Amino acid sequence: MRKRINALAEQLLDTLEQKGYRSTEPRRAMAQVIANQDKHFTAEDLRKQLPSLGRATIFRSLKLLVETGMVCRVLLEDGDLHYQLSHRGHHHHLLCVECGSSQDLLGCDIEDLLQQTSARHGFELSGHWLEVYGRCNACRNVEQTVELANA
Amino acid sequence: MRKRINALAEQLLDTLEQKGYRSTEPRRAMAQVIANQDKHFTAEDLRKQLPSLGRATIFRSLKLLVETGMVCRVLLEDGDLHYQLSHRGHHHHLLCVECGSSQDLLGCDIEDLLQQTSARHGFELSGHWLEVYGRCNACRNVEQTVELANA
DNA sequence: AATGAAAAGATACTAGGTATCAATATTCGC
DNA sequence: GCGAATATTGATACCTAGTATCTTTTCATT
Repeated sequence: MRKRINALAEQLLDTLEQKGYRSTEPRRAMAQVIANQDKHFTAEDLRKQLPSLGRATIFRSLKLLVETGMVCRVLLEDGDLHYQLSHRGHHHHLLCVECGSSQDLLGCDIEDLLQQTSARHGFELSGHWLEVYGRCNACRNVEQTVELANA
Repeated sequence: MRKRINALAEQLLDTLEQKGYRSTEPRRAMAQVIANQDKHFTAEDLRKQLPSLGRATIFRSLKLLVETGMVCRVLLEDGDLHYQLSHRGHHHHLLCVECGSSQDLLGCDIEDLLQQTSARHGFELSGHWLEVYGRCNACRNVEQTVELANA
């Protein structure tokens, strides 16, 4: 019996099927768990939430999801690579170092800027990797509230 | 007997000493090898060139050099982390995907741009990681020469 | 239901890095 | 220059993240 899963999970599976990959029971379970993550995660995080799945299966399906663009890798400040749900297409993240949440960076003309700067160095740009670290609005507000409470 | 090493290696060791770390024979050997690398490298690369040093020693000294800012980590396009000589201070690299060379990215106002964009998202920026990939001048010229030769 | 391909799971393996600890170098005070 | 105190080393075991291999299971098709 096919478990009921949410719309986002359904979307992950649909995309896999569009690329010719089967929507199996383990993949449905994984899609559901990934759809429920509210921040970046590791393969190990998924494994704890899916103890019945084999380790290799998790890595394999994760890889598929990255290849099909549904999940992306994010670089943490310390150099660790984690995964997170992707909102498709090339984009950058604002990673909150406090709560681990991430927002997509919109309205950033970095590509143009890099293009120009690279050209000045005689460099033919083909790609780039950018992560931005800081504190999100919510975490800043929490701190402010605490400060007020202590005042 | 203290081996003679070049000026750049000497500088690495001096910096370590300024931070209170000893300039030992293994570290002198490592500094010399690192000073001779012309592109990014891995701990394993160093180990091949320094077979007499213990593995842990290489990792430990590499870590020290990163902490003191003499060596930095660079993120390759595939997510691998390598090391390279650092030219001190925060800066970004133009990494040539063909020959592995890297240039420092100068005259790039990305900090300001990120600051502004983050602020629009209610995000308090504290840091970022940027790597730029492409082909350096030399590699582009080689290709052009080959094309002309074949024409 | 039979079959062939895809996927799963177990397992062993690899790479990159850290922890532990006894043995060795190095520095410092004399 | 000598010895004690301390930093560093190397060996080893360990850890995490990921891949390779191979047999069994599941899936979709007929």
